[in-house]
Amino acid sequence: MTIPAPASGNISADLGADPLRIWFRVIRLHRRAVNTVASELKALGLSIPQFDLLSTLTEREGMSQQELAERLYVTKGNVSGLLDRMVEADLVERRAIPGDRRSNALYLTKKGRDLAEKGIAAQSAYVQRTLGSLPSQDLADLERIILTWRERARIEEDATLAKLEP
Amino acid sequence: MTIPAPASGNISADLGADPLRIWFRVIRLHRRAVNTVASELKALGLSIPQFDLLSTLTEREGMSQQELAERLYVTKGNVSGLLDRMVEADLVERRAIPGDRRSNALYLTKKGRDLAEKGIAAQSAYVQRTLGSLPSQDLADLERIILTWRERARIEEDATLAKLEP
DNA sequence: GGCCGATAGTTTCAATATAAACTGACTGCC
DNA sequence: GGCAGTCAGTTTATATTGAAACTATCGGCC
Repeated sequence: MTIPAPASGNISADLGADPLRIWFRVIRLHRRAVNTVASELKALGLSIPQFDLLSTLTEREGMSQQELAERLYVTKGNVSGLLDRMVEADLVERRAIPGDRRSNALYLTKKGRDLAEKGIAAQSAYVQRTLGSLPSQDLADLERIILTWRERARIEEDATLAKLEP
Repeated sequence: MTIPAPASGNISADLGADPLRIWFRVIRLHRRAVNTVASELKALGLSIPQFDLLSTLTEREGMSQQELAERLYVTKGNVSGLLDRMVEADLVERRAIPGDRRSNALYLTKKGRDLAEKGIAAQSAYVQRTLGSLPSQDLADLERIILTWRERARIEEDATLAKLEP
């Protein structure tokens, strides 16, 4: 083990684990990684929102705009406008549903599917070159810590929503 | 030590450390945390970009719009419009610099400083309640892994930029 | 003194985003 | 059958963002 043990009885502040500093590190790393992936996607002619939409549809075509909005964590108005541009660019199709004239079933065009696959490959390759080069023990630790963190974040999210939207 | 040792000789795929799965977990956790903080800031009347601008100015007032743009990783045109609205809302002041009529020195108003402090306190409290509740050993491990990850991300960023902007 | 390149900021255009109002269609219930 | 409430999607208004063109100013150099 190469992890230095912090002094258990510390006189000054514990410099080894300031949560706020780590939070900022995560924020900056996220921004760095997203920007790098975005510039690769841009070379394919895709923006991040467009890629997110395409890759979500790749998992299961035929979903409604409402469901897509929920999966992407954006508003349905946002999806409506985003889809307008992507239909115009011949990446996605809005198909009518026989039983329900309110909703659309969304399908990828061939062009959309091809671009989605290239984008997914680019993203996977980037992640493999960066996160994938870490020791497997670190990856296992990271995932475990992230999952613990997520639990706390879920609790706080519920508490915040309950307080702000009573 | 509570870290379970993974089997060293595995027959099937190593399900314990798929980098792409961990990457998606980080993306979703980041979105979750940012959204929660954003909803608390919104209760103060601040958006995320506005809060970022205010908290950056809190660290050192008097900087130029150009420097602010670099610190926030946004374009100077972006800062220009964002500042227009925040000056209008009486959160920030553009002051002339005696020696240079090109640039402005940016200062917080009292209202801006008060709001910034409340926002910073809200963010710190959120991070303490979530990330701060993890065992200190996990925090130390997390920071070490993040720093390693960052190194790989930096290398890839440089390579990507060199390839796309020759 | 005056020109050239660099610098600071603004403006413009298009994309992305939320929130909220609105339209049309479906569903349950009486 | 018909109305109330819900649901899917669009529209509108505003904010945020990048990219690129534009304006004004500064600095150095001849």
